[in-house]
Parts: sequence; structure tokens; C-alpha cells
Amino acid sequence: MQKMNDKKELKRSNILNAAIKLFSQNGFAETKVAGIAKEAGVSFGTVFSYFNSKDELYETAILEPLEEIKPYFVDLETHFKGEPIDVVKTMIDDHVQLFSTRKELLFLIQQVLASPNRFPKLFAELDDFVNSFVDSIDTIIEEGQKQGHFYNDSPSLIAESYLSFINGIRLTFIDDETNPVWHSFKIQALRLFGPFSES
Amino acid sequence: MQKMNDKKELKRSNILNAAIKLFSQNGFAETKVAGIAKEAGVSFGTVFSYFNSKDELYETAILEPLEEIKPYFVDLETHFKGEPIDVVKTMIDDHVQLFSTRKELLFLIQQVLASPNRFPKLFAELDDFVNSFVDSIDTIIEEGQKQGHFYNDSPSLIAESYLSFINGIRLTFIDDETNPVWHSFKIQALRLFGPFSES
Amino acid sequence: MQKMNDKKELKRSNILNAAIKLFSQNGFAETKVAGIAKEAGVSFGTVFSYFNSKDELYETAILEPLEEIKPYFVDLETHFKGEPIDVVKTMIDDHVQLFSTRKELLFLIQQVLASPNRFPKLFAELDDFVNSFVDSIDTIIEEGQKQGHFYNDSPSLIAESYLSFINGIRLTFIDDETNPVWHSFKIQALRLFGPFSES
Amino acid sequence: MQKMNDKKELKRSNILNAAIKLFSQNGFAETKVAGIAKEAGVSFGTVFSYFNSKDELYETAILEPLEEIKPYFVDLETHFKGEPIDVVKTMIDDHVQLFSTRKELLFLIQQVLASPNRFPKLFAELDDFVNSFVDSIDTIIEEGQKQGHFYNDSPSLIAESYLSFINGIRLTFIDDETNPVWHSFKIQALRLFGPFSES
DNA sequence: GATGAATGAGCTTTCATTCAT
DNA sequence: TATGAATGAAAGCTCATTCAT
Repeated sequence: MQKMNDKKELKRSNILNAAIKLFSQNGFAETKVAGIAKEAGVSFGTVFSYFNSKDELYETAILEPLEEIKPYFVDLETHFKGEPIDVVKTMIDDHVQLFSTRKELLFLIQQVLASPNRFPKLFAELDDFVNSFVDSIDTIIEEGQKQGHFYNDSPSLIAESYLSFINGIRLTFIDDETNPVWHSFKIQALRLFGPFSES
Repeated sequence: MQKMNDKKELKRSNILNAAIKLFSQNGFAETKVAGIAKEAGVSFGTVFSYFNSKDELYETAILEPLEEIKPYFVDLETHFKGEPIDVVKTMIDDHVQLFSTRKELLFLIQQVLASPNRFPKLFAELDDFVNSFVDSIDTIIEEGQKQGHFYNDSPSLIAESYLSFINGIRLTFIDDETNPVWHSFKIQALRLFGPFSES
Repeated sequence: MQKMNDKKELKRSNILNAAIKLFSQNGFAETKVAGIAKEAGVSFGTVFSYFNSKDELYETAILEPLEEIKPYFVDLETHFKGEPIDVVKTMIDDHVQLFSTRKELLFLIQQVLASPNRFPKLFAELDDFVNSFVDSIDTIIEEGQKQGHFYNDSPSLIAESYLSFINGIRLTFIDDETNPVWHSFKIQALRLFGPFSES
Repeated sequence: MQKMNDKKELKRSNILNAAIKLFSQNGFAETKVAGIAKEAGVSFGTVFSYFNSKDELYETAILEPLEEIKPYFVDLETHFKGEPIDVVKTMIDDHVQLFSTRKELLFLIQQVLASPNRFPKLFAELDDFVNSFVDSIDTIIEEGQKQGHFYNDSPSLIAESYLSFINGIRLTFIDDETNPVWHSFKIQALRLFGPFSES
């Protein structure tokens, strides 16, 4: 019985991963359900016995992985401990790591953000996510400012510009995760917080 | 005869603007040719007498406006004069101005970059564009580094991180161009080049 | 221009007639839009440029012809003149004539009445139709009763039993309209109103 | 062993009753096997271990109950005893009783009669049924005519018009069996046989 | 040149039926 | 025997493209 559920879970997971891959490569409309089925190694109809519709599959393909990366973006204080400057450095390390390995998810997120009208529910969810992150990092930045390590501009500006930056690098560089260029960007990310010369 | 051509030009331009608007809002596949015709105030078939196919219309909707913004990204030395630091400041001013007013075009570019396989020709074109920019700004950065105003990292890294950043802010903030937030980002863009505290 | 509209009208009419024929023979679900297109001599997509959906086509295939036969069932006083007994005789003549020539429409009506839940809007429309008829004939029956020609039961009972009867004969006898059996039923219809021996 | 069979019989009966209910409400094509299984409280695949196909289930759902009502329509002499007029009166009583309580079956029969091409085997079976009834009642009518109680028209006409009538009332009035209107129709049914004023 | 009706390939989705457990 | 996940044929519907007017 347990074995049965495992098998089902595996199949569901295969479909979902195929969906993430193809949706991220080709976008929602240009991805055919038949293609996802083929990629997942299941029959056509099987996709619909795990997900009620193509729309639902798309939503799930975004929201489920989003949950996994949430800890790295919200409630930062509980996840990252230490001095503000170290928290930010560790966070950047983790984010770059995340963004270089979960590129597909990030492509999907970008698609949604680029078409707010097409997926309003998803868009709202992602928007919440962004706002939660900005709120969470605000206090850390403020503390860092008091210690004199960070620029004295509005914490929100710094938070948002950081977010824009990591979004942008994922967009601009589609190389695979082993590309060392990803890691060079860490120092640039840090420089949005304060003047850091050493790399 | 001239009047005739003007009229034709106008119609073509209407169609193209409608295409830019709708493609950028809804993506390629979700935009219907019928919708573009309606938005442009022309009949359905007329679209096809100006553009041979939906694909061609999409390409044109991206490549023609791209030509207009090219001067701001390639052959920077001929467009921007002065000390490196001033060149970069002016460039950032112009870019932010551009990115806040031509958001639709930038959404389109982003769509193409997000789906390299779907529009390979367009993707190559945009990739060239990026590379030209990075090449062009490299020398300016090198000069600025000699003068001690910029960070001493690889000029390409700086160039690419700047590009990622402005791409990212457009993606993250969908507010209209009058939103003052756009302008706050200028100082953050500058900080990718060197340590600048004053805003 | 007029010729154009005529042609369009003709095509629409071809589709509608094909729909009436096939829907009445095979029911809603078993009738394929492709079959209607073939029967009408138009391409598949054309059906959808005249009717938005299969459902709408079905509704139209019933409601438009229903309008044509309405005069024979509502506002009977304005349509049939004379003594009650003659009015009823003429009405029966007309109804039998109608029911023998418009059998297809009647099959459709029956399908709807047999599935009240499936086509609630249509069902309501047909129900109205029936009630209008019963109301309209009530006064005629009352007058005939005063003259001693009709049974003295509730006029509604007589009206409804007449309606049931003509519905039933159409259901029971699927022979073509030239079959003389249809006309034999006239006398039986009349006998629901009063005792009439002569045929 | 017997208990086992009882259990099986019960399950089969549950499925069949669910089928009758849903087929009669929604028609053949719009009724899903999954829905029947749910209504019957059995699992999806179980339906197919009792009936080989949806078609077979439909046929059984009609033909088995048809056997139960057959005694009321064929070999009338063995079932109804007495004077023709009393036989007819009793028959009408029984038929109205039957038609008011077995409405679902009658809806099914009507569906088949309305689509002769879709279920040719069933249609033939029901056609036989009708012809048997008409044959059987013919002699009773002839006798009644000799006694001067019935109209002197063709016995077949009278038989068929009676059948049409009871078919029609079931079609026209979908109220539940407790509705007294059903019983008012008895006198109208009788009037198709001869002039009967008293109700 | 402009129009929009006609076309049909291609898509998503449904659901009867099969079959391994 | 009972189950329900897997299958894929078949259907409705969309929409880019064509072409007669």
C-alpha cells in the first residue's frame, strides 16, 4: 500500500518536473500537454489524472517549488544568524546558489511577472512573496546602517534593488549552474548594500 | 502620392504599436492577430497585407524599436562625451529614462530572452546587442578604473552586472513611468561601478 | 452587397437545417459538429463562425423554428375564427398537418422535455409555450361547453390531454408525413373534447 | 454460498437502479459510468465486472424492467378478465398507476424511441412490444364495439391512439407520482375508446 | 489595397475501457 | 472479485492564414 503511494508520488513528481522544464523553456502557451506527458514518460491522459487542467499544472509547477525556496527569502532572522554584514553575505551566497541551481523555477516566476493579467492568482502570490522579502530584510539593513557598513539610503530601496539585481542576472545569463560567472556576481550584489572593495 | 504613402505609413505604424502593446501585455501565443487588428482600428486581413505572418509582426515589433534605442547602448563613445564617471552617470540617466518610458519594448525583449528556443533569430539579435554593449562600455570602465573612481574588478563583470540590474528593475517594478522610484535606482546602478555614497 | 448577405443567410440556413436533421435523429450528444458541417456542405470551422458553440446551435435549431409554429398554439382567437367546435376542428387539422411535416422539430422538443436538467433555459422556454397554449385554448373550451358540444370537465384537463395526445402520436408513429394514419388521428383528438361519433 | 450470491445480486441491482435513475435523467451519452458507480456506492471498475460495457448496461436497464411491465401490455386476456368495458377500465387504471410510478423506465423507453438509429436492437424490441399490445387489445376492442360501447373506428386506430396518449401524458407531465393530475387523465383515456361523459 | 468569411490543423479535455494489483 | 490508475481515441473549439470580392 505504501509502495503504491510511493509509485504514485513518483509519477506525479515526474510529471511536475517535466512541466517545470518545458514550461520554463517554452512558456505556458507554447508548451503542449502532450509534450509534458512524453517528457515525463507517461501517457497523455495520465497528466490529467494528476492535475485537473493545464492551468492547474502550471500553477503547481510554480507554487510547490516556491515553497521550498521560501525559507531563503522570508523570516530571514530565523534562518540567518549573526552580524548584519555576515547575514547579508550568507544570504547572497545562498541566493546565488539557489538561483544557479533552480534556474527553471526562476524562469517560470519571471514569465508570470511579465504577464500579470494572464495569471492574476499566481501574480498576487509572487507579489506577496516579494513584499515579504523586502519587509524581512528591512530590519537587517537598518541594523547594518547603524553599524556603518551599509549605505544610508532607504532600506526598501536597497532591498528592492538587490532583488532586481538577482532577478536580472538570472535573466541575462542562461549558462548552466557550474559556470563560475555566477559567483563573481556575489561581490556586485554586496555592493548594492555598501562600499565593498575586496572581492 | 506622398499623402498615399503617409496614410500607409500611418496604418503600418498603428498596427505595429498595437502589436507592441498587446504582445508585451499578453505574450506571443496569447495575443491574437484579431486583437491587434481591433486595437489598431484596421480590419483583420489588413494586418496580413503589411506583415506576412504573426511571427514576422512579432519580430518587427521588437527589432524596429530596438534600432531606436541602439544609440544608447552601442558606440557609447560617440554618443556620450566626457570623463568616464560623467559618461556613466549620463548613460544611467538615459537608460533609466528609456527603461521607464519604453517598458513595453523591454517586456518584449525579456520574453524573447526567456525563450531562447522559440525565437532563435531574435534571440541571436538581442544577444549581439548585449555583447556590443558590454564591449562598448568596457573601455570606458577601464579608463574609469585608471582614474581610481571604479572598482578594480573585470570590466565585463561590471558591465554585465549593470545590465542585469537595469533588466531586473524593469521586471520587478511594473509601475508607470511617472513613478519616482525609477529615479532612486540610479544611485544603486552607479554603485555597481564604484563606491558612491552621495545620492 | 445584398447578394453577399443572401449567400451568408443561405449558408447559415444550411447549417441550421443540417443541425435540425442530425440533432433530431441522434440527439444532442451523439451528434458531432463535424457531421453537421459535412451535412451542410461547409467546412468544420465555418459552423463556429455562425454559431458560437454546439450548445448555441442546438438552442437555435429549436427556438427559431418554434417561432414559426407559435401562431398555431398561442393567441388562438386571433388565428382561428368561428364557433368553438369549428375552431377546434380547424386547429386539430392545422396541428396534425404541422406535426406531420415538422416532425424533426418535434423530436427536438421532445428531447429537451425529456432532459429538463440538461437544457434548463430551453426547457423553461418550451414550458412557457405549453402554458400559453393551455391558457389560450381554455376560453374556447369553456364556450364550447356552454354550447353543450364538449365534455364538462376542467378545460385545463381537456387542453392538457389534447397536448399529450398529439405529442404522443408524433412519438409513436415515425412514418413520413404522407402516411394517411396521421389523418385518422384527427377524429381521436376531437374525442378528447367531446363525444363525436362521425369520422 | 447463497449469501454470497445475494450480496452479488444486491450489488448488481444497486448498479442497475443507479443506471436507470441517471440514464433517465441525463440520457445515454451524458451519463458517465463513473457517476453510476458513485450513485450505486460501488467502485468504478466494479460496474464493468457486472456489465461488459456501457451499452450493455443501458440495454439491461431498459429490458429487465420492461419484462416486469409486460404482463400489463401483452396477453391482456389472461391478465384482465370480464366485460370489454371493464377490462379497458381496469387496464387504464393499471397503466396510469404504472406510468406514474415507473416514470424513469418510461423516460428511457422514450429516449430509445426518439433515436431509432442509435439503439436499433432496443428499438426493435420496443417496437415488438408496441405491436404485441396493439394486437392483444384489438380483439377486446372488437368485442366492445359489438356491445355498442366503443366507437366503430378501426380497432388499431383506437389502440394506437390510446398508446400515444399515455405516452404523451408521461412526456408532458413530469410531476411526481402522487400528483392527482395523473388520475384525472383516466377518463380522457377512456374517451378514446367511446363516448363516456361520467367521470 | 482592404476586407472578413472560410478553412482545417492543432490544441485541451473527457471518459469508456483495460488490467495489474 | 474488487479496485482505480493508466490509456488514448475522439470530440469541441480556436485562430493563423488564405483568397474571392
